[in-house]
Amino acid sequence: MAGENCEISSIFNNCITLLYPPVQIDAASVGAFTKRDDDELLTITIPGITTGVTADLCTWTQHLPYMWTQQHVLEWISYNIEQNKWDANTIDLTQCEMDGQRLCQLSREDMRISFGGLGDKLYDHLCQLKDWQSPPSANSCASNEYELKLHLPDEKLSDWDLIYDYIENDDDLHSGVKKEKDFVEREFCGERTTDLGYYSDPISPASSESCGSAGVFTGSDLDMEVKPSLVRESLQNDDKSDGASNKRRRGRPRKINCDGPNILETKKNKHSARGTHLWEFIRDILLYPDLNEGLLKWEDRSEGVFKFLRSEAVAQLWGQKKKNVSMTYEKLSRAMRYYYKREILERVDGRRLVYKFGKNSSGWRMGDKESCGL
DNA sequence: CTGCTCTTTCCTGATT
DNA sequence: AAATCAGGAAAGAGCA
Repeated sequence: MAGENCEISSIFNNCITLLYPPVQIDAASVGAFTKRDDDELLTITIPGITTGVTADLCTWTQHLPYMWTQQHVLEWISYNIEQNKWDANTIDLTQCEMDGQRLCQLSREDMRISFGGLGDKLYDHLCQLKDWQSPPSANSCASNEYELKLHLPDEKLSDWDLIYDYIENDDDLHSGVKKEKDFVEREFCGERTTDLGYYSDPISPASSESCGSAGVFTGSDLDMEVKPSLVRESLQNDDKSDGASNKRRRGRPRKINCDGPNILETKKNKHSARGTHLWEFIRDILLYPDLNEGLLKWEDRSEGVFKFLRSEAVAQLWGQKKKNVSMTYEKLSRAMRYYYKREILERVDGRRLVYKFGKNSSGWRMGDKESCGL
């Protein structure tokens, strides 16, 4: 029973992670939860929370600042910290605990007091956002209920009844949420031990909006449908239009320069030396089962054998990290195959979507110094 | 600026 | 038939 609940807890709490600050939910406070048989979406409605946006798909880029939740505000501040290369340790996180309405009431001076030197930049950016963003759609802020939408990996679809029982009856839910809250606080308060930037990075608006691309991602948007093919199509059309040849040249095409009067355009991020390699990215997903969301699984942990469960979703997440909406599993797998030569990965013959860490990889073994498996 | 590494993109052909 | 694998080729991007 404990194992069963543990598994459900792990699934359920994935969605709680999306909230910051995490809300305390117990069975009594869950107003309604609905199951839709036609897909794997569980919607939990929690009454009494003032803002009415869905937790999974919305990011601050999709709403006017007035409409932001606390999570949006935090993501926006994180984004500005990153873009301005600001030392996050100088920011008092308690000052970030406000929704968009409150944020918009702050004067420049208030911002300076709350955020120090970053305050001016935050204030300027906020002013620009207020002027530039188009109003959100009418239904995006319709109620005073907070909706959590939880996507389940395919193989968990049969667990609906268990989830119902768990939410309704299990006293451990509260402690499960507490555990998740601790985790979120650890992640957001700078105590993280491993770079998991691809989970918390708010997507650069420059990479999505200014290029007219297909979607806005957040770390929680793994299931969001995106259409990279549209982007690729348009890029290819551009290629064709200026050249004599109809056939695309081999090799990687030059990156389109997204010039234009876009206030969200930002400087290119400098890659940190560590944590940005594909194999480390894959490893870290495997090491954090709470964040894995059914993307990958260990086939044989001791041997370092793992399998892609949702190959395209992993590719999208990798693309999100690299600010590349056209990433596909096909391209990702090519990069993976290059690791064979360097013995970072070993071939696993005859098994699709299965890879094995090689002797030049590290950090995935139990007890490895770099491994911080939960 | 150069050279290197690590991808990224495209491609052809094979295998599942 | 479609998805995946395999690996060559070429080029982008970041870094020392």
